[in-house]
Amino acid sequence: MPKATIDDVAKLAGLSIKTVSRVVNREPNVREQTREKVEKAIARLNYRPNKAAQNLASHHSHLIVLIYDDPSAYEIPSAGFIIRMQEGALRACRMANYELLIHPCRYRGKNVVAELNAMIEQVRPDGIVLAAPLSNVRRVVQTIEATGTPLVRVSPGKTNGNPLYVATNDREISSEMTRYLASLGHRRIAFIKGHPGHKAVGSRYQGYLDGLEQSGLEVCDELIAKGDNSVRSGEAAALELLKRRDLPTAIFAANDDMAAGVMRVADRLGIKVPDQLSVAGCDDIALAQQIYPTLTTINQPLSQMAEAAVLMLIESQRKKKKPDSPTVVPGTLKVRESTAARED
Amino acid sequence: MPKATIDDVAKLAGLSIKTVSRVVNREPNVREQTREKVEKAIARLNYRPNKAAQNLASHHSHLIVLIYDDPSAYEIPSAGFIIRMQEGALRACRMANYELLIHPCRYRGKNVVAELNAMIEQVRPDGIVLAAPLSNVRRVVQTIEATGTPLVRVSPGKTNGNPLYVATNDREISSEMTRYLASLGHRRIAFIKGHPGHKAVGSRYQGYLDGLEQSGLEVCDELIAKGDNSVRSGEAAALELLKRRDLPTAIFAANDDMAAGVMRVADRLGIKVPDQLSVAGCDDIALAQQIYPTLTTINQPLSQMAEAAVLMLIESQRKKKKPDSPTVVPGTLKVRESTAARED
DNA sequence: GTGAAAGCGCTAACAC
DNA sequence: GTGTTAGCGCTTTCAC
Repeated sequence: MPKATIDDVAKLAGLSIKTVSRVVNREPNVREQTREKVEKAIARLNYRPNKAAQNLASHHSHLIVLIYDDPSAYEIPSAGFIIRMQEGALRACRMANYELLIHPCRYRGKNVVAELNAMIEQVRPDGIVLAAPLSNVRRVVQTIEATGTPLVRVSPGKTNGNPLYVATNDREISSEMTRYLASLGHRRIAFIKGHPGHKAVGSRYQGYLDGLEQSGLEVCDELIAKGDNSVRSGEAAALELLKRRDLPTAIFAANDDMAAGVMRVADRLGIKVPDQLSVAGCDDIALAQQIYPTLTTINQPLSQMAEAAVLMLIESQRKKKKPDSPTVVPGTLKVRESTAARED
Repeated sequence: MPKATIDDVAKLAGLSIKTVSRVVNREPNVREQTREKVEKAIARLNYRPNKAAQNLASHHSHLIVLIYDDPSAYEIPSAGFIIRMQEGALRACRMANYELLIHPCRYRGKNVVAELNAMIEQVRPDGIVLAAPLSNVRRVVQTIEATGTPLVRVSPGKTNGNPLYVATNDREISSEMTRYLASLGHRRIAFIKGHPGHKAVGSRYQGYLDGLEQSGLEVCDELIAKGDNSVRSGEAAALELLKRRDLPTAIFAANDDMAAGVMRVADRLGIKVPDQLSVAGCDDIALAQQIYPTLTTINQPLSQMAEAAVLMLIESQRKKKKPDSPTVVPGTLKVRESTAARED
């Protein structure tokens, strides 16, 4: 059967195509009775509006593009992050009857700009969601903005006053984790900083400091180690921290990979987690539930952030106005097995 | 600046829009000289064809949909699989100037059929790539086929004589792994079968049997254990195998998760891998490179399979004929640290 | 080799 | 509330 068109529906319903269009697009000014007639005809013909025609006529593509850093084949941890963002973005798209296009992008490399421009001009998406860390890459942000395509950034470092972004409460939730550790009786709570270039990770350190203060604990330089977000650097940092005469009883790492490194080292040194040492991470990557003991960590609401970003885009298009305030999706503590009350 | 249209280009080049269209679509019957004129105009105006208009007029959406099993939030191992498939599909799409839409799909659940139909009729993709295990779900396959959309299945179990699929050489490569282990001097090579419902896993067992035979080794029922693809089942199987009076010196598991389970048990029992026991897996998931010692395994060419699938779709559309033979993308042995020559 | 005209199936702007 | 009329920017068909 050849696909039914809007004309077929109009004819069958004995109405004009405009009225059918109104019903299809849920526009106002249609009598209930008329609407029903149209809907019956639509059902009978199994009619679906032709997207290409809609797009052409309406100057909207009903497409949202999700752009993220291209994980070159084997970059392991990113897979989970990406899938979760996609999941959220897809959820929002489905609700609003948009489609999601994914566009991994290698931002190192000379022709990012040309490639992005080509994609945008071909696809003409109604909006773009730019995930961290790309949301912090100037060249990428500017290229997209230059096309005039509505852009929402996820977890941008500096906001430049632009409210079109969604973020999480890294600092606050990290302070909460610190307070949680303190509430377990820990007094010597160490922190492993992450890669200095990574902004969220800086906020986490701030949160750690806040948390100490709020718990009435003093900052102790000896308890602060530097990492670079890798498992290996977590191991190195742990080795250093666990050599102190006055051992920490809890270690809070700025990400899960480093926390995993800590657990590995503790195991090698015969230090029992969580009995002798509590370990906490951040991100809630898949590994957090796979290792033993399972890792207490902070859930990054990636899926909800992506969802919120897409919704911002779609909402602002509907209302034809830009959102005037950023969205903050709070993270949550995931208390698992790697943390326990301090032993005496 | 308002976007340039094909008319603008035609006007600037002093030619008809049809000629411009010919150049844009690389059609024949254009004088070299004319082509150059057009290309110059295109460059000057920075013209890009409007996809929506192209789609509407040509009845092609230039969209490929990749459908896979929806990994509900935290289903860990699938993330890597999905990302790799996406990667391959995207590569092919980019080359051919198509866009990729992703569509995770929960095939359990009453309204899969309706949902799939809605998506297909709305989007009207030019082709669909259906990834395993969905490529084996009758209801899903039939629903898609009923819409008339060209479909290529990835790793389908039974082929039903339909050549529109791409697969890998599970059986052959598994026999290669077995021969490799034999070549290291192993004589007692155990095998852990995977989930019985999973077809690839059955082929792997066949390959194991082939490999034994080709190496002049006898099949020994005592050396064959059953798992269900989970880490836990790998542990159980290993425990059983390693209790035999006559220990195996190598264990080949039908997937990496089970192999990881074997390594965990070996560690607990104080059996050194690979010195006292060689362990091999299958799939080359991220974990294979994260555990210690790193796991010898078989790389599943997911990315290349997805790429091949998309190319089949696009090719057959161009030539307006269905491909008449399936594509087989061979897997490859990844020899890492978990296997070594048998100790005496 | 090149071009003119007729749509593709819808939405927008406005009339009624 | 509902209908009419123009396009949207291309591809297709067919004439030249």
